[in-house]
Order: sequence, then structure tokens, then C-alpha cells
Amino acid sequence: MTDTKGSREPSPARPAEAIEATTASCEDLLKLGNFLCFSVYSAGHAFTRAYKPILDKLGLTYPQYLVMVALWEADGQTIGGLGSRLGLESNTLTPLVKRLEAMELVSRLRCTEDERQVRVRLSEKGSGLKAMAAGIPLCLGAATGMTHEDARRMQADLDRLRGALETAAPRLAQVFETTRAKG
Amino acid sequence: MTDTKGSREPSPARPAEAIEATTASCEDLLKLGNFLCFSVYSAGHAFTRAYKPILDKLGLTYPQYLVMVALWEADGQTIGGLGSRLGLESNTLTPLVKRLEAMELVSRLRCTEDERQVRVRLSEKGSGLKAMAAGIPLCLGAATGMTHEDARRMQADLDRLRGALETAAPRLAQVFETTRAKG
DNA sequence: TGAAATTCAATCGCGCACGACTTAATCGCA
DNA sequence: TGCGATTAAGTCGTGCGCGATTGAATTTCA
Repeated sequence: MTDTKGSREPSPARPAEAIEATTASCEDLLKLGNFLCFSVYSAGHAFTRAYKPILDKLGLTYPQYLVMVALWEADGQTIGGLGSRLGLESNTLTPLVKRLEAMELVSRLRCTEDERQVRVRLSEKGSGLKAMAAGIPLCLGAATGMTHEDARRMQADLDRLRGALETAAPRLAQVFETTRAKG
Repeated sequence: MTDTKGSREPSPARPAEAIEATTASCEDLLKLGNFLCFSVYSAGHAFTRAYKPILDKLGLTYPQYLVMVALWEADGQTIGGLGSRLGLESNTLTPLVKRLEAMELVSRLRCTEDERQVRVRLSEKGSGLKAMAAGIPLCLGAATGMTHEDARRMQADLDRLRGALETAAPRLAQVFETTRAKG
């Protein structure tokens, strides 16, 4: 084993935070606890699990709930429109929306002006669910004990991060090759 | 743009930001853009997509990569140990680890002292991959353009959020009922 | 105008995530 | 000691997420 030297902390003189942040070693870099991506991944699962007991009462899964939220905000979106709003492809949305249709929460209708597109409309039942769902964000907000300011700040951070990742993604394979060649 | 009414705020003593944060209307609450959970969800997908071109070169999926990271940090963990580290159940990990075994990156060995448990050990090939993977965090870090301090702060925020959600999850269904009854 | 290129939704296959359940080993305790 | 309870891993079914591909409608432009 590489890090089983008994004493984990090498130099407790300076604040550990500063040291780790500036002089991260190869070992430190490959520790799960230092992975921002893992924190995001875990928080995402935690949200899904926290929502579950509530969404069970509505008969929705978490992604289905997000689609409903998008439709409550703007009814009659196309599959592609929902996709770009939610960051999902038609191969994910088509079956998901079909399940919503089977539950009679939405109807799917091919556009007359452009028959390639499919428009998703809320049914009465689907619109009605909105009132019930209105309490969920407050409920979750109370559960996390976060202030709205903190929540907004985290959102801003996360959205900036997502933007940076989306911008970088196309050239990351190349960057990785270069990094490896140098290192 | 429904929040541009100007006359929404009952108590105009505080700055608009704080008011919006504290007195979000039902409409505002159900907008996707105000959902912290959606920001986490999207950032998670963005990470998966950003990692993909890099992980393709290693022949790993993103969850497989996280398992490998956990093993590089501490080899020989049991399925249950990996599960509690990664927040996953055996029904997710068992087939995942079997795929890693099929790639000859790990071996699975039933413990002799407790035959209910299975220990997962890195193979030569699996250990060797660590060197190649060492460059990935730096690569991603550079791609996001974040400072280590920012990353650590977000991690701290996210980990706190995850903790709060895990604590709250068991009683959320009840809280939701109460909220609905009152609202 | 008509053929090539593009766009949109849909289908298929694979891997992850998890609830419900099974099987086998270990533990607790009368 | 032996039997019920607990624990660990695994199996199965369902839904999400996406790469690859298809088919049909639309757009482009020679």
C-alpha cells in the first residue's frame, strides 16, 4: 500500500486547508475525498433519495418530476425543447414522456406545422398535480436547513461549473493526451 | 418573467435580493431555474459527459472509475465497504465489480474469516492504471478553470447538503404531509 | 425543381441505481 | 447447543442516461 505510513498528516504546522489546496500531491489528487465530481455525484443521489418518499405520493420518479416542473413552467414544449431545457436527449425523454402519457398526466401530439416534432401538453390531471407539488420545494428547503442565499450561491457555483464543463468537454480528450505526454 | 411586478414584496425594508430569496411566490418556487436539486443534477451529468472522452481511453465508465479511485486509495475493500464509501448498494456494486473483474482490473475473493463478505483486490493491470489516471483530476481542474479554494468550498457546501438530505430523508414524507395539510 | 444534407423523434442495447427479494454465513441468547 | 435474528452478497425487474442508428419531414442549394 502506498499511504499506510501510520501517520496520515505529514505537516500539521500549517493549516491543512492551505497546504492541500496549493500543494496537492499525486496521492492527494487520487483520493475520493478530494474529488469535487464525487461530491456532486453523491449530492445528486442524496437528492434523489430525499425526494423519493415525497414523489412516491405523486406517483412520479425524480426525472419525471423535473419534466413536469418544466411543463408547469411552460406547457406545450416539444421533446427537443424539453431536452435542451433539461439537458437530455430524445432517447431518454421519449420513453419517459410516454410513461407520463400512460399515467394520463400529459398528451403527446405531433405538430401540424412541422411533423417531425412532437408537442407535449399537460392534461387536466397533470396541471392539477402542480398544486400538490408546490409544497415540495419548501419542504426540501426546510429539510436541508439552508438559507435561500446559500442555496442561490450554490446554484450559481454549480451552474458556472456546468458551463465550464460543457465548454471544456469537447477538447478534454486532447488536453488529457497532452497532459499525459508532459507528465 | 413573472417576478418583475415590483409590488410583490410585502416588506420593502430589505434589499430586493433578500426579499426575493425570502418571499418566493408559488410561481417562483416551481421554476426549474430556482431548483438547487436541478443544478446538482445537471452538474452531475456535465461531469459524466466531460469525463467520458477521457475515461473512454481507459475503458472505464464513470462509476467504474470512482470504484477504481476508491480501490487505489485503499485496496482490498469488501463490497459493503466500497458501498458505504461510495453510497451504493450491493445490487449496484456486485455487477459493476464483476465487469471490472472481466476486464482483469480486479479480483473478487470471498473472505476466509467471514465467508459472507467478498474482498475486491486490484490486479497488476488495475494498479497500473493508477499512473495513467493520476493526470485526470489536474486535467479536469484545468478545464473548469476553478481554483482549488473554490473547489474545496463547493465540496464543503455539497457535502454539508448531502448530510442534511440524508438526515432529513427518513422523515420527509411526514414533513410533506404536514406542509400540505397546512398549505 | 429535385437531390443531398440536416433535423427531429424514435428504437435498440448497455450500464447504472435501486426496491424487493433470496441465499448463505454469522451472531445472539435462552 | 441449537434456533431465531441479523448481516453480506447476490438476483431480478424497472426506469434513467446515452451512443449508435433509423426513418420520416424539412431545408438547402445546385
